[in-house]
Amino acid sequence: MKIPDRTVERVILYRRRLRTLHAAGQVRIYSHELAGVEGVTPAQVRRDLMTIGYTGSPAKGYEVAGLIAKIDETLNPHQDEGVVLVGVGRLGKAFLAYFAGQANHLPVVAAFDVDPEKAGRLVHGCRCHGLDELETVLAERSVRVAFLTVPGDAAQEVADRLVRAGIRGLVNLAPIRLRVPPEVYVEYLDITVSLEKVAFFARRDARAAARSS
Amino acid sequence: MKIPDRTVERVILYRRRLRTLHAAGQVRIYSHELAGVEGVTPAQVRRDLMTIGYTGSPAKGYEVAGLIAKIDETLNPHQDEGVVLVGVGRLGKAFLAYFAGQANHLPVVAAFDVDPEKAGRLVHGCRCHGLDELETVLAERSVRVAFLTVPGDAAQEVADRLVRAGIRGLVNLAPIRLRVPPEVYVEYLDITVSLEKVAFFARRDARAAARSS
DNA sequence: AGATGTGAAATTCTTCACAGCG
DNA sequence: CGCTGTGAAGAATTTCACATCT
Repeated sequence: MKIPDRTVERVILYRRRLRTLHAAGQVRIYSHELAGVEGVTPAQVRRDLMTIGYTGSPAKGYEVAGLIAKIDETLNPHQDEGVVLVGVGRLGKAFLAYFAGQANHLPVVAAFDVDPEKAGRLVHGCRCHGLDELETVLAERSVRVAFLTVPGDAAQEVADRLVRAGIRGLVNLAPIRLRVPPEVYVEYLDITVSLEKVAFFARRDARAAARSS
Repeated sequence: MKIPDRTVERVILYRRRLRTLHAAGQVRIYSHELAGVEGVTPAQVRRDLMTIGYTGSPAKGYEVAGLIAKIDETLNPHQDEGVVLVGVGRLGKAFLAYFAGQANHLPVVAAFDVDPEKAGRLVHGCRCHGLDELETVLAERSVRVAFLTVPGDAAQEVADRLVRAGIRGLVNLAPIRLRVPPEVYVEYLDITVSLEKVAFFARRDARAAARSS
């Protein structure tokens, strides 16, 4: 059962929306409603839900709670999975603050920074370690995903260490492409690339189509 | 002459790499070299360069300087284009600091925040205004692109104002999909979505394939 | 009537493979 | 040769359109 990249992205968006609707008491939803708020087509929603194997009914649409549960079990079969963040600079701190503000099911369980000054401190509720403790801490907790917010010239080196320490997925904020083994998945959030891309499309055609990331 | 989204992303990456190489004195480059460092195939590189209309020579490859110039004229025909940032919270400040550190050809010419306390201040070299001045400042300078780093519950409202004030492209960091007219291009940098996506792909197949954003 | 589920078409994007040139 | 440029094939993704159900 293989789920394409794009579908995973959209399904995550659906879930976020569904949680809000569920909290607001909505019980059922039609594909065109979900499509409307998320900026995709109803056919796309139906195809996506078909891909993850969820079935609604023509009369009633999809059950909000059931769909959330289905997405959860499809996307997050593991419980209590944690992530780490490496690079407690301005950007890293901003993200720690952001994550601290929401009860995520992917909590940041530890942060690391080269600056030994930061070791031992709590940054927005997250324990900060020196980079030298990286392997030790990762060996204790089984963490598969890391958030990389170090400067560009340190990113490759840190990524290598993370991969050696067993990390299998990276969210890379540094403005470089990482060389990693094929079994490691990397998601690039490249701010300047995004900015330049938007600057390009802001003139000319300008389609409403919009990708998540 | 229409350039697909994905191609634009990659071409921006090529340019960044080419600038480094150019600064290091490299004069020519083959598709497979460029492909290697950016994690794409040589055929992809050639196709992309064909798309933007740049031609190399089988014997010598591509001229680094000439290719940079071609990309510049393709992607940034306008000179002195500036962007604004809205939302000078932790995340906004982090980005302002990041942008201040590099001589970009897309300088952040102004920042805005609801907090009137911040108005008038310089944040990492960028003038900060109250949100109420948004229309005035945008009317003075012709800015087409905005960086949106406000909390999710304010994002739609701010986006509406930005669009009304003439903004045609948005980089949205808030965790919601924006409703904008079709002529406005939005790029979403959704951190939690990225994280959850990586967490999903970190197990199972785990292809090396990696997208920029 | 108005939804879903889904083959099949359409579209978009990537890779192949090879002619041709220096 | 080894590389570029590119038609054509191949893959992946999205959309259409309609049978079907209530």
